[in-house]
Amino acid sequence: MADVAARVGVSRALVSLVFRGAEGASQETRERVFRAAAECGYQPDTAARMLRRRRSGFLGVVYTASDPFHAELVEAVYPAAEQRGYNVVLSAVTAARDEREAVGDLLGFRSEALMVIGHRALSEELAPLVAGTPAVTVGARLPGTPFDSVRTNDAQGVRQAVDHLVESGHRSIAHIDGGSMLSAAARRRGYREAMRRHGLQEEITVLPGDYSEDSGVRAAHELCRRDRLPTAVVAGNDRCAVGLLDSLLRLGVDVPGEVSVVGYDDSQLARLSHVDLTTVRQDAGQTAESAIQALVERLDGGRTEAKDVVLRPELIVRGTTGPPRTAS
Amino acid sequence: MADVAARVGVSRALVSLVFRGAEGASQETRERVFRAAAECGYQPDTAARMLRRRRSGFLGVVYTASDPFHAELVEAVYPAAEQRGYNVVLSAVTAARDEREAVGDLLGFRSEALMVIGHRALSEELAPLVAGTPAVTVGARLPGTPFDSVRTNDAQGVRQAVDHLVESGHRSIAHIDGGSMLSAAARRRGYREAMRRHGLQEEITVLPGDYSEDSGVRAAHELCRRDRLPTAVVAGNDRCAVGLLDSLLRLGVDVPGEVSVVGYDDSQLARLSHVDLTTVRQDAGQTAESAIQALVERLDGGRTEAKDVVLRPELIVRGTTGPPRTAS
DNA sequence: ATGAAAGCGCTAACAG
DNA sequence: CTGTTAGCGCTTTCAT
Repeated sequence: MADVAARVGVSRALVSLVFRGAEGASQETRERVFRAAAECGYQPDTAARMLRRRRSGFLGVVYTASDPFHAELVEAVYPAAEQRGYNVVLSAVTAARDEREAVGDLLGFRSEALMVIGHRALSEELAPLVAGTPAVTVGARLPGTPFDSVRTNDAQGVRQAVDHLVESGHRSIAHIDGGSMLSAAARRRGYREAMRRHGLQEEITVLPGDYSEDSGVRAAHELCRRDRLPTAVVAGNDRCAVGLLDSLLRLGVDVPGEVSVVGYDDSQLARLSHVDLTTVRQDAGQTAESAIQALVERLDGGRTEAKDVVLRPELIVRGTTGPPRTAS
Repeated sequence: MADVAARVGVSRALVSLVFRGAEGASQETRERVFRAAAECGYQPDTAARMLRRRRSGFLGVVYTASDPFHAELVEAVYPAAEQRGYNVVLSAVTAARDEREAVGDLLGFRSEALMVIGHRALSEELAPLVAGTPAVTVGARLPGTPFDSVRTNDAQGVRQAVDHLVESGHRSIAHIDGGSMLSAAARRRGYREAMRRHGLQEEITVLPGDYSEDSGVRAAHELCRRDRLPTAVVAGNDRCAVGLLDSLLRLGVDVPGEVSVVGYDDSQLARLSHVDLTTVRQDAGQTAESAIQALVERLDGGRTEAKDVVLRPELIVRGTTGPPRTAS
């Protein structure tokens, strides 16, 4: 920086001023400064800047590298933060790097607030570490902590799926659940409630699953062994639905002619043209937006009470659902 | 930090010393310092530390958030860097954030070297920006730049696939290419060369594609319209292979009985239990390791000439390949 | 519109 | 083993 200042023949303070776009420099000086900076490859030092400013302007984001939905959130988080005058610092949780390390890094960077995506998010063990830093968990709420949370109403999502099927004329609707997986309970509950609300409690059928393709495959075989197939199946997630679809196809069951199938997540999988799966989407853009919003409200708006944002999922109707062959 | 020092009743220098694990503090002091730090939630300020040390210890990684293979690399990059005494800083390229911004951030953090994953990696336009910082591009080489590169030999990968099929007794082997997509040319070339080497130039059949499932679907229909099906197909990538598989299934063609199918990438898709696709893997772990290694060689080893690492892909044989029904 | 000087939180070199 | 001191690159008053 001293270098740039010398080149232009001004003080370092002026160069600083130009670089952060503050007032107090003539148009001409500005240009000369930028030109000189380009020439000697100068770029402001973020560390020095934040040290002096006593603010980092960073929003730390903890996410799981291998999770595609987390990637979608990361994608959406940048514009949301920039729009509010903050910068994003990423910290990945990997097989070899736990949440504690990821959060530690972010805190070392003096992130002003933390957005933690993922289900073991900010376990109690971590809470004291974060003390004093606003944080929001995405995907789950952590009762007993002072953190904000943003999540999607899974029960409602499944309800929408069931409603859609019932409206198409289905009555015999089964559910493959996610066992003890995160949010599987909520989805199962949504299914049960929706069936009851339509007076179909007699038709409730929950098959065991675990969100894997294999569980979809197993469910397909289980269903085919029975006297009669249900006319529709709501799978616990897309992966399970895809396994189910593939097996039905191999077993000669027409979809959606004989059986309609609904997934959950609207993952890449569901969008594949040959899969074309009807599914339930949690809006990554909206989720990221709400999470960043919550942090900024604490940072700039002075909010102190915890906040729990519950988002509405959206049913995406594609090609795997239709009226039952023998509409009642 | 002053706070911690006061609590323990020592100087700030001593606290610093304890925190970076340097010699010169008694075991007892160490413990007291750590305890006091935990009590008042102290954690060293990374920015201040690197400012003073005049080294950041950061290796900057630019990757595309939405690309699953990039995610695998990110996953592998952490241990590779830590093992060599460096820390990783991530910077994502997204729909709303280009490579220039991503690299700029990393440079602002004073990353000591850059690893850029992705195909438009470090375009000439970016090169001057990076001047002076060691950099490695992953997935492609940029001739005319001083950067190192790490990539996989795609032609060799396809060659392995063809060899495997020929060894199983196939002679009529078609290829669905990736059109103008990255590395499609190399894969196509590998196919042609391998066929020729086996004296099968008469059997060379290249169907147009573009790495999408749709192109696999189209290829399936195209093949079925012909007089006779090939006994094997090497798809340009896994997505294309999956589209192909699904269509063949719907058209009543048995895989691998009538037609064997090979993909490319060993993506999640290929590993799905019901897909179980024979494919070619580029080893993310090895790639990340080589890239980090290249950077550290420049940083600590004083290497200055550019280096181009070409990795060997690996054929993963799964369930979609087998001997042709009428082995010759 | 521009410059001088102080200091952010930390570490390194040296003195005790 | 422990304390003192200076200063990293930047921003921010406060003068000019």
